[in-house]
Amino acid sequence: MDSRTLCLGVLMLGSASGYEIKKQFEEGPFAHFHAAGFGSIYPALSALLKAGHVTCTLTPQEGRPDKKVYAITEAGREALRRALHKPPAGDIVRSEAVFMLFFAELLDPDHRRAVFEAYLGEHREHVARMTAETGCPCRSDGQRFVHGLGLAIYRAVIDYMDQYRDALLMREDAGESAPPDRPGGETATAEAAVQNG
Amino acid sequence: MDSRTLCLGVLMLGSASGYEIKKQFEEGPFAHFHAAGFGSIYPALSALLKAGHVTCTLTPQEGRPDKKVYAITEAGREALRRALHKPPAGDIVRSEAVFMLFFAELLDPDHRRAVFEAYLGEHREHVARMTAETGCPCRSDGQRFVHGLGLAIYRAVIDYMDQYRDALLMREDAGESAPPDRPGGETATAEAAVQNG
DNA sequence: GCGTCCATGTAAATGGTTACATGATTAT
DNA sequence: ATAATCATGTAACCATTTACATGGACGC
Repeated sequence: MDSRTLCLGVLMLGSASGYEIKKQFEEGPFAHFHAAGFGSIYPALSALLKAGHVTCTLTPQEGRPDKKVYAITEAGREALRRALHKPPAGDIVRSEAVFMLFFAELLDPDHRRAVFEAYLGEHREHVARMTAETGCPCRSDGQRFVHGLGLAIYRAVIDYMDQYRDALLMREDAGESAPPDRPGGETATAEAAVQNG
Repeated sequence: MDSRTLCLGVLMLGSASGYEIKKQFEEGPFAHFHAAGFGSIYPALSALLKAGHVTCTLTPQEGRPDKKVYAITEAGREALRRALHKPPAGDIVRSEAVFMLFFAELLDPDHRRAVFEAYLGEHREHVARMTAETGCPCRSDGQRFVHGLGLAIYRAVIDYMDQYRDALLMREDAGESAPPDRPGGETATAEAAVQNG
Protein backbone atom coordinates (compact mmCIF):
# COMPACT_ATOMS: atom_id res chain seq x y z
CA MET A 1 0.00 0.00 0.00
CA ASP A 2 1.65 3.17 -1.14
CA SER A 3 1.85 6.47 0.71
CA ARG A 4 -0.74 8.08 -1.50
CA THR A 5 -3.46 5.68 -0.40
CA LEU A 6 -2.39 6.09 3.21
CA CYS A 7 -2.66 9.86 2.92
CA LEU A 8 -6.08 9.57 1.31
CA GLY A 9 -7.10 7.46 4.27
CA VAL A 10 -6.03 10.13 6.72
CA LEU A 11 -7.72 12.86 4.71
CA MET A 12 -10.90 10.78 4.73
CA LEU A 13 -11.08 11.57 8.45
CA GLY A 14 -10.79 15.28 7.79
CA SER A 15 -8.72 17.88 5.96
CA ALA A 16 -5.17 18.29 7.15
CA SER A 17 -1.75 19.66 6.28
CA GLY A 18 1.23 17.42 5.59
CA TYR A 19 2.54 18.15 9.04
CA GLU A 20 -0.75 17.14 10.63
CA ILE A 21 -0.92 13.98 8.54
CA LYS A 22 2.41 12.91 9.93
CA LYS A 23 1.11 13.43 13.46
CA GLN A 24 -1.78 11.14 12.59
CA PHE A 25 0.70 8.41 11.77
CA GLU A 26 2.49 9.00 15.05
CA GLU A 27 -0.37 9.50 17.49
CA GLY A 28 -3.62 9.03 15.62
CA PRO A 29 -5.66 5.92 14.94
CA PHE A 30 -3.27 4.80 12.19
CA ALA A 31 -0.19 4.88 14.37
CA HIS A 32 -0.39 1.22 15.28
CA PHE A 33 -0.69 -0.20 11.79
CA HIS A 34 1.16 2.15 9.51
CA ALA A 35 3.86 4.80 9.42
CA ALA A 36 5.03 7.56 7.12
CA GLY A 37 7.61 10.32 7.28
CA PHE A 38 7.76 13.78 5.68
CA GLY A 39 9.86 12.42 2.86
CA SER A 40 7.01 10.23 1.72
CA ILE A 41 4.04 12.38 2.74
CA TYR A 42 4.93 15.57 0.89
CA PRO A 43 5.66 13.89 -2.45
CA ALA A 44 2.48 11.82 -2.01
CA LEU A 45 0.40 14.97 -1.50
CA SER A 46 1.92 16.58 -4.59
CA ALA A 47 1.04 13.52 -6.64
CA LEU A 48 -2.49 13.40 -5.22
CA LEU A 49 -2.98 17.06 -6.02
CA LYS A 50 -1.79 16.55 -9.59
CA ALA A 51 -4.13 13.58 -9.95
CA GLY A 52 -7.07 15.59 -8.63
CA HIS A 53 -7.56 13.31 -5.65
CA VAL A 54 -7.13 16.20 -3.23
CA THR A 55 -7.47 19.97 -3.21
CA CYS A 56 -5.06 22.32 -1.51
CA THR A 57 -5.88 25.52 0.36
CA LEU A 58 -3.14 27.84 1.52
CA THR A 59 -4.11 28.87 5.03
CA PRO A 60 -2.23 31.76 6.65
CA GLN A 61 -1.75 31.57 10.38
CA GLU A 62 -0.74 34.12 12.99
CA GLY A 63 2.48 33.44 14.78
CA ARG A 64 3.01 30.28 12.74
CA PRO A 65 4.12 29.43 9.22
CA ASP A 66 1.47 29.17 6.55
CA LYS A 67 -0.29 25.85 6.18
CA LYS A 68 -1.33 23.95 3.12
CA VAL A 69 -4.54 22.27 4.08
CA TYR A 70 -5.40 19.32 1.88
CA ALA A 71 -8.92 17.99 1.44
CA ILE A 72 -10.01 14.80 -0.29
CA THR A 73 -12.15 15.14 -3.41
CA GLU A 74 -14.82 12.81 -4.75
CA ALA A 75 -12.26 11.40 -7.18
CA GLY A 76 -9.98 10.83 -4.22
CA ARG A 77 -12.70 8.99 -2.32
CA GLU A 78 -13.28 6.83 -5.36
CA ALA A 79 -9.54 6.09 -5.65
CA LEU A 80 -9.44 5.14 -1.97
CA ARG A 81 -12.45 2.88 -2.41
CA ARG A 82 -10.74 1.16 -5.34
CA ALA A 83 -7.51 0.66 -3.37
CA LEU A 84 -9.53 -0.69 -0.46
CA HIS A 85 -11.04 -3.40 -2.66
CA LYS A 86 -7.78 -4.93 -3.84
CA PRO A 87 -6.75 -8.12 -2.08
CA PRO A 88 -4.71 -7.07 0.95
CA ALA A 89 -1.00 -7.86 1.06
CA GLY A 90 0.19 -9.83 4.05
CA ASP A 91 1.10 -8.04 7.25
CA ILE A 92 4.64 -6.77 7.62
CA VAL A 93 6.14 -6.72 11.09
CA ARG A 94 9.67 -5.72 11.94
CA SER A 95 10.78 -5.62 15.51
CA GLU A 96 14.42 -5.14 16.38
CA ALA A 97 13.57 -5.35 20.08
CA VAL A 98 12.04 -8.80 19.69
CA PHE A 99 14.95 -9.89 17.52
CA MET A 100 17.27 -8.86 20.34
CA LEU A 101 15.24 -10.64 23.00
CA PHE A 102 15.29 -13.75 20.83
CA PHE A 103 19.03 -13.74 21.40
CA ALA A 104 18.70 -12.84 25.08
CA GLU A 105 21.57 -15.19 25.93
CA LEU A 106 23.97 -13.21 23.74
CA LEU A 107 23.03 -9.93 25.38
CA ASP A 108 24.78 -8.13 28.16
CA PRO A 109 22.40 -8.49 31.17
CA ASP A 110 22.06 -4.72 31.50
CA HIS A 111 21.19 -4.29 27.86
CA ARG A 112 18.85 -7.24 27.97
CA ARG A 113 16.94 -5.69 30.85
CA ALA A 114 16.98 -2.25 29.25
CA VAL A 115 15.54 -3.54 25.97
CA PHE A 116 12.90 -5.53 27.81
CA GLU A 117 11.75 -2.69 30.04
CA ALA A 118 11.83 -0.11 27.27
CA TYR A 119 9.71 -2.34 25.05
CA LEU A 120 7.24 -3.01 27.84
CA GLY A 121 7.16 0.68 28.75
CA GLU A 122 6.38 1.70 25.18
CA HIS A 123 3.46 -0.69 25.12
CA ARG A 124 2.16 0.63 28.42
CA GLU A 125 2.33 4.17 27.04
CA HIS A 126 0.42 3.12 23.95
CA VAL A 127 -2.36 1.69 26.08
CA ALA A 128 -2.40 4.74 28.33
CA ARG A 129 -2.72 7.09 25.37
CA MET A 130 -5.35 4.97 23.67
CA THR A 131 -7.56 4.67 26.73
CA ALA A 132 -7.12 8.25 27.98
CA GLU A 133 -8.14 9.53 24.55
CA THR A 134 -10.97 12.00 24.93
CA GLY A 135 -10.96 13.22 21.33
CA CYS A 136 -12.47 11.56 18.27
CA PRO A 137 -15.68 10.52 20.04
CA CYS A 138 -17.76 9.87 16.93
CA ARG A 139 -16.02 6.86 15.45
CA SER A 140 -17.41 4.43 12.94
CA ASP A 141 -17.66 0.67 13.48
CA GLY A 142 -14.43 0.08 11.58
CA GLN A 143 -12.53 2.70 13.54
CA ARG A 144 -13.75 1.37 16.86
CA PHE A 145 -12.87 -2.16 15.78
CA VAL A 146 -9.32 -1.25 14.83
CA HIS A 147 -8.84 0.82 17.97
CA GLY A 148 -9.97 -2.12 20.08
CA LEU A 149 -7.78 -4.51 18.12
CA GLY A 150 -4.72 -2.37 18.78
CA LEU A 151 -5.56 -2.21 22.45
CA ALA A 152 -6.08 -5.97 22.64
CA ILE A 153 -2.67 -6.63 21.07
CA TYR A 154 -0.82 -4.16 23.29
CA ARG A 155 -2.46 -5.54 26.40
CA ALA A 156 -1.60 -9.09 25.40
CA VAL A 157 2.06 -8.08 25.02
CA ILE A 158 2.06 -6.32 28.40
CA ASP A 159 0.43 -9.25 30.17
CA TYR A 160 2.79 -11.72 28.57
CA MET A 161 5.92 -9.72 29.35
CA ASP A 162 4.85 -9.15 32.92
CA GLN A 163 4.24 -12.86 33.33
CA TYR A 164 7.51 -14.03 31.82
CA ARG A 165 9.81 -11.22 32.89
CA ASP A 166 11.63 -13.35 35.45
CA ALA A 167 12.00 -16.32 33.14
CA LEU A 168 13.91 -14.12 30.72
CA LEU A 169 15.77 -11.72 32.99
CA MET A 170 16.51 -13.60 36.20
CA ARG A 171 19.29 -15.85 34.96
CA GLU A 172 22.33 -13.62 34.92
CA ASP A 173 24.60 -16.50 33.92
CA ALA A 174 23.39 -16.46 30.31
CA GLY A 175 23.57 -20.22 29.84
CA GLU A 176 23.80 -20.60 26.10
CA SER A 177 22.71 -24.09 25.16
CA ALA A 178 24.45 -25.09 21.94
CA PRO A 179 21.79 -25.78 19.33
CA PRO A 180 22.15 -28.56 16.76
CA ASP A 181 23.49 -27.69 13.33
CA ARG A 182 20.21 -27.36 11.52
CA PRO A 183 17.78 -24.50 11.35
CA GLY A 184 14.51 -26.15 10.37
CA GLY A 185 13.98 -29.19 12.48
CA GLU A 186 11.19 -30.74 10.45
CA THR A 187 12.65 -30.16 6.96
CA ALA A 188 14.05 -33.40 5.62
CA THR A 189 17.58 -32.21 4.97
CA ALA A 190 19.11 -34.38 7.66
CA GLU A 191 22.29 -35.51 5.96
CA ALA A 192 22.77 -32.32 3.99
CA ALA A 193 24.06 -30.30 6.92
CA VAL A 194 27.75 -29.56 6.87
CA GLN A 195 29.81 -28.24 9.73
CA ASN A 196 32.22 -25.57 8.73
CA GLY A 197 33.12 -23.09 11.48
CA MET B 1 18.16 -3.79 11.01
CA ASP B 2 19.68 -4.81 7.72
CA SER B 3 19.40 -8.18 6.01
CA ARG B 4 22.98 -9.10 6.88
CA THR B 5 22.27 -9.04 10.61
CA LEU B 6 19.05 -10.95 10.07
CA CYS B 7 20.91 -13.66 8.14
CA LEU B 8 23.55 -13.86 10.85
CA GLY B 9 20.76 -14.41 13.32
CA VAL B 10 19.35 -17.30 11.34
CA LEU B 11 22.80 -18.81 10.89
CA MET B 12 23.32 -18.56 14.63
CA LEU B 13 20.71 -21.30 14.91
CA GLY B 14 22.59 -23.50 12.50
CA SER B 15 24.21 -23.57 9.09
CA ALA B 16 21.91 -23.15 6.14
CA SER B 17 21.67 -22.29 2.47
CA GLY B 18 20.09 -19.11 1.17
CA TYR B 19 17.03 -21.09 0.25
CA GLU B 20 16.74 -22.52 3.74
CA ILE B 21 17.24 -19.11 5.30
CA LYS B 22 14.27 -17.81 3.40
CA LYS B 23 12.17 -20.68 4.73
CA GLN B 24 13.19 -19.66 8.23
CA PHE B 25 11.72 -16.23 7.59
CA GLU B 26 8.53 -17.81 6.31
CA GLU B 27 7.95 -20.66 8.73
CA GLY B 28 10.68 -20.52 11.35
CA PRO B 29 10.85 -18.68 14.65
CA PHE B 30 11.63 -15.38 12.90
CA ALA B 31 8.57 -15.46 10.68
CA HIS B 32 6.44 -13.38 13.02
CA PHE B 33 8.86 -10.51 13.53
CA HIS B 34 10.83 -10.21 10.33
CA ALA B 35 10.81 -11.02 6.66
CA ALA B 36 13.29 -11.30 3.82
CA GLY B 37 13.17 -12.36 0.19
CA PHE B 38 15.77 -13.91 -2.09
CA GLY B 39 16.62 -10.52 -3.49
CA SER B 40 17.89 -9.41 -0.11
CA ILE B 41 19.19 -12.72 1.26
CA TYR B 42 21.58 -13.66 -1.54
CA PRO B 43 23.30 -10.27 -1.71
CA ALA B 44 23.49 -10.26 2.10
CA LEU B 45 25.20 -13.65 2.12
CA SER B 46 27.71 -12.50 -0.49
CA ALA B 47 28.54 -9.46 1.61
CA LEU B 48 28.86 -11.56 4.77
CA LEU B 49 31.17 -13.96 2.99
CA LYS B 50 33.36 -11.12 1.76
CA ALA B 51 33.46 -9.68 5.28
CA GLY B 52 34.46 -13.03 6.74
CA HIS B 53 31.32 -13.25 8.87
CA VAL B 54 30.32 -16.56 7.29
CA THR B 55 31.96 -19.44 5.47
CA CYS B 56 30.49 -21.16 2.44
CA THR B 57 30.62 -24.87 1.62
CA LEU B 58 29.42 -26.11 -1.73
CA THR B 59 27.37 -29.21 -0.98
CA PRO B 60 26.40 -31.49 -3.91
CA GLN B 61 23.09 -33.27 -3.59
CA GLU B 62 21.57 -36.18 -5.47
CA GLY B 63 18.41 -35.43 -7.38
CA ARG B 64 18.59 -31.79 -6.35
CA PRO B 65 20.63 -28.73 -7.33
CA ASP B 66 23.83 -28.08 -5.44
CA LYS B 67 23.58 -26.18 -2.20
CA LYS B 68 25.78 -23.49 -0.78
CA VAL B 69 25.71 -24.07 2.93
CA TYR B 70 26.69 -21.02 4.93
CA ALA B 71 28.03 -21.19 8.48
CA ILE B 72 28.63 -18.31 10.87
CA THR B 73 32.21 -17.64 11.95
CA GLU B 74 33.52 -16.25 15.22
CA ALA B 75 33.83 -12.84 13.53
CA GLY B 76 30.21 -13.22 12.46
CA ARG B 77 29.11 -13.99 15.99
CA GLU B 78 30.97 -10.94 17.21
CA ALA B 79 29.30 -8.79 14.52
CA LEU B 80 25.90 -10.12 15.54
CA ARG B 81 26.64 -9.40 19.20
CA ARG B 82 27.61 -5.83 18.30
CA ALA B 83 24.45 -5.31 16.26
CA LEU B 84 22.40 -6.77 19.11
CA HIS B 85 23.75 -4.16 21.51
CA LYS B 86 22.74 -1.10 19.55
CA PRO B 87 19.57 0.64 20.76
CA PRO B 88 16.67 -1.03 18.97
CA ALA B 89 14.69 0.94 16.42
CA GLY B 90 10.96 1.17 17.01
CA ASP B 91 8.68 -1.57 15.74
CA ILE B 92 7.38 -1.31 12.23
CA VAL B 93 3.92 -2.70 11.50
CA ARG B 94 2.14 -2.48 8.20
CA SER B 95 -1.21 -4.11 7.77
CA GLU B 96 -3.26 -3.53 4.67
CA ALA B 97 -5.99 -5.76 6.06
CA VAL B 98 -6.38 -3.65 9.19
CA PHE B 99 -6.29 -0.48 7.09
CA MET B 100 -9.16 -1.89 5.07
CA LEU B 101 -11.16 -2.90 8.12
CA PHE B 102 -10.64 0.60 9.51
CA PHE B 103 -12.70 1.77 6.55
CA ALA B 104 -15.19 -1.07 6.87
CA GLU B 105 -18.04 1.27 5.99
CA LEU B 106 -16.49 2.01 2.60
CA LEU B 107 -16.13 -1.66 1.77
CA ASP B 108 -18.43 -3.83 -0.24
CA PRO B 109 -20.02 -6.20 2.35
CA ASP B 110 -18.66 -9.27 0.57
CA HIS B 111 -15.15 -7.88 0.46
CA ARG B 112 -15.39 -6.74 4.05
CA ARG B 113 -16.32 -10.23 5.18
CA ALA B 114 -13.67 -11.83 2.96
CA VAL B 115 -10.91 -9.62 4.35
CA PHE B 116 -12.07 -10.24 7.89
CA GLU B 117 -12.28 -14.02 7.58
CA ALA B 118 -9.02 -14.32 5.65
CA TYR B 119 -7.20 -12.29 8.29
CA LEU B 120 -8.69 -14.34 11.10
CA GLY B 121 -7.92 -17.56 9.25
CA GLU B 122 -4.29 -16.61 8.76
CA HIS B 123 -3.94 -16.00 12.45
CA ARG B 124 -5.56 -19.32 13.29
CA GLU B 125 -3.10 -21.06 10.97
CA HIS B 126 -0.18 -19.32 12.63
CA VAL B 127 -1.30 -20.57 16.02
CA ALA B 128 -1.92 -24.07 14.68
CA ARG B 129 1.56 -24.25 13.17
CA MET B 130 3.23 -22.80 16.24
CA THR B 131 1.56 -25.15 18.67
CA ALA B 132 1.78 -28.30 16.52
CA GLU B 133 5.51 -27.70 16.09
CA THR B 134 7.39 -30.84 17.11
CA GLY B 135 10.78 -29.66 15.88
CA CYS B 136 13.25 -27.33 17.58
CA PRO B 137 12.82 -28.86 21.05
CA CYS B 138 16.00 -27.46 22.58
CA ARG B 139 15.25 -23.77 22.63
CA SER B 140 16.89 -21.13 24.73
CA ASP B 141 15.07 -18.80 27.12
CA GLY B 142 15.02 -16.05 24.52
CA GLN B 143 13.64 -18.29 21.82
CA ARG B 144 10.93 -19.68 24.06
CA PHE B 145 10.05 -16.15 25.16
CA VAL B 146 9.66 -14.88 21.61
CA HIS B 147 7.73 -17.95 20.54
CA GLY B 148 5.33 -17.43 23.42
CA LEU B 149 5.03 -13.74 22.68
CA GLY B 150 4.04 -14.46 19.09
CA LEU B 151 1.46 -16.96 20.24
CA ALA B 152 0.05 -14.53 22.80
CA ILE B 153 -0.38 -11.83 20.15
CA TYR B 154 -2.01 -14.14 17.61
CA ARG B 155 -4.38 -15.53 20.20
CA ALA B 156 -5.33 -12.04 21.32
CA VAL B 157 -6.18 -11.12 17.73
CA ILE B 158 -8.24 -14.29 17.25
CA ASP B 159 -10.16 -13.79 20.50
CA TYR B 160 -10.83 -10.16 19.71
CA MET B 161 -12.00 -10.82 16.17
CA ASP B 162 -14.23 -13.67 17.27
CA GLN B 163 -15.76 -11.44 19.90
CA TYR B 164 -16.40 -8.44 17.67
CA ARG B 165 -17.14 -10.16 14.38
CA ASP B 166 -20.84 -9.34 14.50
CA ALA B 167 -20.29 -5.74 15.52
CA LEU B 168 -18.26 -5.23 12.35
CA LEU B 169 -19.96 -7.51 9.84
CA MET B 170 -23.62 -7.64 10.77
CA ARG B 171 -24.70 -4.22 9.59
CA GLU B 172 -25.12 -4.58 5.86
CA ASP B 173 -26.36 -1.04 5.50
CA ALA B 174 -22.91 0.48 5.95
CA GLY B 175 -24.06 3.54 7.87
CA GLU B 176 -21.28 6.00 7.32
CA SER B 177 -21.38 8.65 10.02
CA ALA B 178 -19.83 11.84 8.68
CA PRO B 179 -16.87 12.77 10.88
CA PRO B 180 -16.03 16.38 11.69
CA ASP B 181 -13.47 18.21 9.57
CA ARG B 182 -10.45 17.71 11.77
CA PRO B 183 -8.12 14.79 12.10
CA GLY B 184 -6.52 15.33 15.51
CA GLY B 185 -9.21 16.15 17.97
CA GLU B 186 -6.94 17.34 20.77
CA THR B 187 -4.54 19.45 18.72
CA ALA B 188 -5.32 23.13 19.25
CA THR B 189 -5.86 24.06 15.61
CA ALA B 190 -9.53 24.71 16.00
CA GLU B 191 -10.00 27.71 13.74
CA ALA B 192 -7.37 26.63 11.23
CA ALA B 193 -9.54 24.01 9.60
CA VAL B 194 -10.78 24.88 6.15
CA GLN B 195 -13.44 23.11 4.19
CA ASN B 196 -12.62 22.65 0.58
CA GLY B 197 -14.21 19.61 -1.04
C1' DG C 1 21.18 31.24 24.12
C1' DC C 2 19.15 26.57 23.21
C1' DG C 3 15.86 23.30 22.21
C1' DT C 4 11.29 22.35 20.61
C1' DC C 5 7.25 23.00 17.95
C1' DC C 6 5.43 24.74 14.01
C1' DA C 7 5.76 24.22 8.71
C1' DT C 8 7.31 22.76 3.82
C1' DG C 9 9.99 20.81 0.64
C1' DT C 10 14.12 18.58 -2.20
C1' DA C 11 18.01 15.53 -3.19
C1' DA C 12 20.93 11.89 -2.36
C1' DA C 13 21.59 7.53 -0.67
C1' DT C 14 19.98 3.30 0.86
C1' DG C 15 17.80 -0.73 0.51
C1' DG C 16 14.20 -3.89 -0.60
C1' DT C 17 10.83 -5.98 -3.97
C1' DT C 18 9.87 -7.82 -8.44
C1' DA C 19 10.97 -9.77 -12.50
C1' DC C 20 14.08 -12.25 -15.15
C1' DA C 21 17.16 -16.22 -16.15
C1' DT C 22 17.99 -21.32 -15.62
C1' DG C 23 17.03 -26.11 -14.72
C1' DA C 24 16.28 -30.85 -12.55
C1' DT C 25 12.98 -33.74 -9.84
C1' DT C 26 8.67 -35.23 -7.96
C1' DA C 27 3.91 -35.40 -7.17
C1' DT C 28 -0.88 -34.80 -9.04
C1' DA D 1 1.01 -32.20 -18.69
C1' DT D 2 1.32 -29.03 -14.91
C1' DA D 3 2.53 -27.32 -10.85
C1' DA D 4 5.35 -27.30 -6.94
C1' DT D 5 9.80 -27.85 -4.55
C1' DC D 6 14.49 -27.37 -4.75
C1' DA D 7 18.30 -24.03 -5.80
C1' DT D 8 21.02 -19.58 -7.02
C1' DG D 9 21.70 -15.24 -8.61
C1' DT D 10 21.31 -10.48 -11.15
C1' DA D 11 19.28 -6.20 -12.64
C1' DA D 12 15.84 -2.91 -12.98
C1' DC D 13 12.65 -0.63 -10.43
C1' DC D 14 10.44 1.40 -6.66
C1' DA D 15 10.04 3.46 -2.30
C1' DT D 16 11.53 5.10 1.95
C1' DT D 17 14.73 7.08 4.98
C1' DT D 18 17.98 10.63 5.94
C1' DA D 19 20.08 14.77 5.43
C1' DC D 20 19.87 19.27 3.91
C1' DA D 21 17.71 23.95 3.47
C1' DT D 22 14.88 27.67 5.73
C1' DG D 23 12.72 30.36 9.35
C1' DG D 24 9.57 32.43 13.09
C1' DA D 25 7.53 31.79 17.85
C1' DC D 26 7.77 30.17 22.52
C1' DG D 27 9.43 28.28 26.81
C1' DC D 28 13.45 27.31 29.90
